[in-house]
Amino acid sequence: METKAATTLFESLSSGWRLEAFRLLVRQGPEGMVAGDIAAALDLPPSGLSFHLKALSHAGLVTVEQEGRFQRYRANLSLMRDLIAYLTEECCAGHPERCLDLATAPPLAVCPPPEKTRA
Amino acid sequence: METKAATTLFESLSSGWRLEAFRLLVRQGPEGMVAGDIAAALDLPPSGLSFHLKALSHAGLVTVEQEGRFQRYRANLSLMRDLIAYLTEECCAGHPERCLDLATAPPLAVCPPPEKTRA
DNA sequence: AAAAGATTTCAACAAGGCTTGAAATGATCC
DNA sequence: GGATCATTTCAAGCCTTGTTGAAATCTTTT
Repeated sequence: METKAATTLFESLSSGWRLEAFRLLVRQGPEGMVAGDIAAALDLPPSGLSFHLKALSHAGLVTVEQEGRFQRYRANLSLMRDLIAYLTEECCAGHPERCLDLATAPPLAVCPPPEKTRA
Repeated sequence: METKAATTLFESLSSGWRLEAFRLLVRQGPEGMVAGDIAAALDLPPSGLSFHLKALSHAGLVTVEQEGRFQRYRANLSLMRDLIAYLTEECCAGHPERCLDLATAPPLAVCPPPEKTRA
């Protein structure tokens, strides 16, 4: 991922409405959610929601699919994974030992704790 | 990390100058860099750099330490780790199987493959 | 084809961010 | 103390973003 793409993603997530909408879609999983329901859940006027969803979809963080007269939105988890990868790389560039600190930290401790690299 | 804090961090990283400055500081490691050198490296007028560094330090992504008549800036990697943790959690909320995809992806594959997901 | 529903687009305005250069601050050196 | 250097602050102007409500678009229903 290039720097430009990263800033676009960060910009997308820098709005409270957009971050909330994305989190909501992540929680909904593959089922996604139609625009009206998102607007209701967020208590945001439809035109306002549309504005923010457009930004998210332009950045690629959400996908849209027409479903009858509804628009179904889904979170694009693979792009989010790419973003996490980018951040992880930026965090330890030239300093591998920092990566290890990262790997042993709680949030990423989905794998058993290494025996040696205790910080 | 709360949503509000996350949006502040995303906003900090949504500017090309700020993301570049942060990446530069990450690459510099614990040594950090003084303001003048950052400005020179980024080819950005001093007052402009100061504006962006202020945003980064306000968000907590960088720290400042006075050193003689210089200001030495350093990247705050632990906050970045927290941000990565936040994103990772948001990505798999209610969908643990997505977390595993995440954990086995290249950037996070610093630890041996899990046999059973520990909480 | 008309009506009703879901969503987007548009225009207008308010508000905040970015850039630039000059002035101010704070620290060192002589 | 005065000069010099590094950096920040300030103000002005510009540009972009966010909000709102009304109108437009597109789809289904009857």
